[in-house]
Amino acid sequence: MSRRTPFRGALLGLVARKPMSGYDLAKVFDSTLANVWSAKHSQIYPELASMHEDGLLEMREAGSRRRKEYAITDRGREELAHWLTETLPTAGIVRNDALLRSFFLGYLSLEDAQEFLRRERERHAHQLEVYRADMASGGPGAEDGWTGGIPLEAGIRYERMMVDWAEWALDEVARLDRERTPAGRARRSV
Amino acid sequence: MSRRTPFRGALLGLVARKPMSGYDLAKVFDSTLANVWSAKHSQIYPELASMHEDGLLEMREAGSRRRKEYAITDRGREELAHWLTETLPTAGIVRNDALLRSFFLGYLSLEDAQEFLRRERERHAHQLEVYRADMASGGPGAEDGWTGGIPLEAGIRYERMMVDWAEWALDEVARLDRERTPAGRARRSV
DNA sequence: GCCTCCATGTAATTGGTTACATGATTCT
DNA sequence: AGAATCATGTAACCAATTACATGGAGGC
Repeated sequence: MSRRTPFRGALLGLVARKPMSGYDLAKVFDSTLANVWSAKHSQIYPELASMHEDGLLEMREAGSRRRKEYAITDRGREELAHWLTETLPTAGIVRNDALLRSFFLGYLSLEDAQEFLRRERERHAHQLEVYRADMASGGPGAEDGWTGGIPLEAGIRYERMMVDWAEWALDEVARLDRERTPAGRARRSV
Repeated sequence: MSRRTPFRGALLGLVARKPMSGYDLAKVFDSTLANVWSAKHSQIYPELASMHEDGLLEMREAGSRRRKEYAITDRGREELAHWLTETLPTAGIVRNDALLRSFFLGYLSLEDAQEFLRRERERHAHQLEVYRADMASGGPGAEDGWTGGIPLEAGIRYERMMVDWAEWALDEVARLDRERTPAGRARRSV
């Protein structure tokens, strides 16, 4: 019985679309999948070898430059379907540094809190533009089982939501500050 | 020079509010912070000891049951302010199993894809209710620098957004399916 | 007396990143 | 000739989870 991880699921899903090398896969993890599931080549190469051993992938040496292309096998397809339909997604966002910090904005001066939130707003606004550009430039087609437009839409909605949240939070910290010091301003962080 | 990690930031921010034991902190990481930054007691206890050594926390044995309470020191407050104002948040969502799977919905039958999305919708709708209940029951006050209402609002907006996205995606997979098979139905997963 | 909750720790293992190491091909 | 890119791999390290281990206090 082979391991069943989201990482393996991602590799299976990607090579199911078309045969790819570890190098190709590394680029996908670093671009398209970057905000969903990231992986470095140093993790990818050994995993491909182990999945090949497990009979989930077949391998052929391609081109020059000792490139190795992996394609999915029937066992691999079964495994992919099993992962998608028979297992529940593992827990979601468990590490969000920016949101963690937002618990502690009250330790900052109003100015520092606002600076933090403005930076967040800009960061998300920028990422929103990146996603919108992806979508505009044809966007990900739905060939070969690849429904990349569906998570991309989630990305767009997420960034838009965070921009709105940051706007709201800017009002909120100002409101909290007025409540805290009815007289007015001027205190330092922490 | 001591390590500067979000985990340490979280511990500092929490004990800055009020002195807490490792046990108390573990509960906070497991409830309030669960969807933002999680940590187990086995990670917390050694880190508290190391932060105590670094002079960021002071410790007193409290109550019976060999309970140890940690409070923030001035050095600790400096460190907290530094983390919040001088460092940029580390990269956001990099592991989202559910969204990863949504890249591969095209490998499933329409029925299986819809089942997946309906489950996602329910999962997020449920979490939305949990957050709304938190908010309704007084919600997190803003005492002692604790601005828990601000990330809670993000949580509510996030879950609402994901519910809407799942609804949209249900339409989208149906649309893609119609395009793919103008005639009609009936194909198996993968 | 037994169960549950409070409370703290260490050890083993896993998943993942960073750093190290090498070589081929193409472009300028 | 040299730089950039393609291409693959291993080793060392770190963060975090799971499992192991123990003990006290209070309620039933």
